[in-house]
Amino acid sequence: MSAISGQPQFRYTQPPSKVIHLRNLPWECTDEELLELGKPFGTIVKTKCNVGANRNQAFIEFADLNQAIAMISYYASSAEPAQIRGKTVYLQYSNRQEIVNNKVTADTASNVLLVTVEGVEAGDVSIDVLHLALFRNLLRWQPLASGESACLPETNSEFERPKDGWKKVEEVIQMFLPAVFSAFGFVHKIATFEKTAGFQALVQFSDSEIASSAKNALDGRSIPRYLLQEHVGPCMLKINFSAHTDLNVKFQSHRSRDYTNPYLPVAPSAIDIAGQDGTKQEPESNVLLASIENMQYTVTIDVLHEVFSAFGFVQKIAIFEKNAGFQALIQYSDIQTANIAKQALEGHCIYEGGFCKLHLTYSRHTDLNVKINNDRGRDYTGGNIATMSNQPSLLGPQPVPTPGATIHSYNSIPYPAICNGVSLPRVPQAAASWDIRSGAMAPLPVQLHNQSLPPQLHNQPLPPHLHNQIHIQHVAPPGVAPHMMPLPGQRSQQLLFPPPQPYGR
DNA sequence: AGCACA
Repeated sequence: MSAISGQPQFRYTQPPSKVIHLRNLPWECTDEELLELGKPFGTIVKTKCNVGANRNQAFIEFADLNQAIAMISYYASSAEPAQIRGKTVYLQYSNRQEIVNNKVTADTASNVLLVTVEGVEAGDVSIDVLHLALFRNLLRWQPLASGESACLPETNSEFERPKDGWKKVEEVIQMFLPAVFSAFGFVHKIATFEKTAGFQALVQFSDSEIASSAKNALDGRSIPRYLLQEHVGPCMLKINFSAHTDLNVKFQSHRSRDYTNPYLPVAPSAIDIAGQDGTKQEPESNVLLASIENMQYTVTIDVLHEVFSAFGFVQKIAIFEKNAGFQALIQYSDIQTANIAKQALEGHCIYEGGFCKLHLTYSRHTDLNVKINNDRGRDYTGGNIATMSNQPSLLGPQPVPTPGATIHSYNSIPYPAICNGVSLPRVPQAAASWDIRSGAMAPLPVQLHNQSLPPQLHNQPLPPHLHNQIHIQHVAPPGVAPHMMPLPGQRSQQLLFPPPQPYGR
């Protein structure tokens, strides 16, 4: 294309410009730091930081060309290189004559988010650890400590990742992102790619409101330290709005997904993501058989529904007694979703304190026959079964809206009367109440305030945490169990699940 | 470490 010009992409010299291009900047470099660096040489009319996919480039525009020349000349002959936060910054004249303010990088809401998963080193984080970390603790993020964001990494440029390592982590992220983001609404498409700064992904929602909710809730969050090995650095999500409105996904693969198009060809690399330990003996199924150990407390269909909905739309649930033991069948639309749920939940307790420990195997069933909705069986497809089965969610656990049916998977009150009686707003409010920055909780929906507990609930030996849970249950967005979503200072209340066990200890 | 989102 530009071959005619014969110019190399980067020339050794640039003709002077009022605009200086800076690279190798520290992560999240600020305009103030750019100003600080440039102002000894003249009047700065504009700066632009966090430029480029890695956000480690910037521009400084001087009022006068001579000022830019002064800066370049100074550092060309200086013994001390230009530095920001101790990091050497490389300067040259920009190939542009002015900084244009394309509002794109600002905060123009878009339905597509650019997500950077920062600090993931494949060599440090085994696929298993990362996989478990992400799924068992899907949304158990820790908030940014104040001042933490400013000088995060140094890690940007430091490491080279082995190619196969990349791929493995990539798979995890690929599985992880839809699960996280589908908590906020239907994820239409995802495309991932790798950059020196880490993994990046474009996540497409139906509209910018949903995208904004997801951005507000997840931007700046880190994967908790205790899930990572000692030496692994911070692993953080940075989220910006993309200028894209519609991603062009040509096939389902380990790096791209289109959840809106079930007929898209599937790349072989995307199919076998399960059974990575090679120990699977039982044939996989979209239906999971759950048995519960140490069942001190009643486990209702609603509790199961809520727990299993975190990983995708639950079509049907049936519970029964077998050999004096409690068992349940949980049906997803596809094997992959069942897979994810199985790996994430196996061995976990529904209630803190080791109560109601889940054991999961694949059922031989593929479609449960639920004739009537009662406390033994539930069909959540709302007579929409044909539509559902035509849209396999692939890897993306997707909450599927079911018009007419009142399904609130984020309502954790383990009693059907409440689930049926309350109509909570769907995405925006739930997500807004999860804003870690403000630390503020959205008010309870009015209906919930007025809802009294059913008498049965008081008669049951509820674990104390479950009582707490009742008060904070509204913070959960649909599709994600509230135990996975701590609010600041509320760690002790994120229940239903035990605190995650540290790895390797 | 290389010009504004792959």
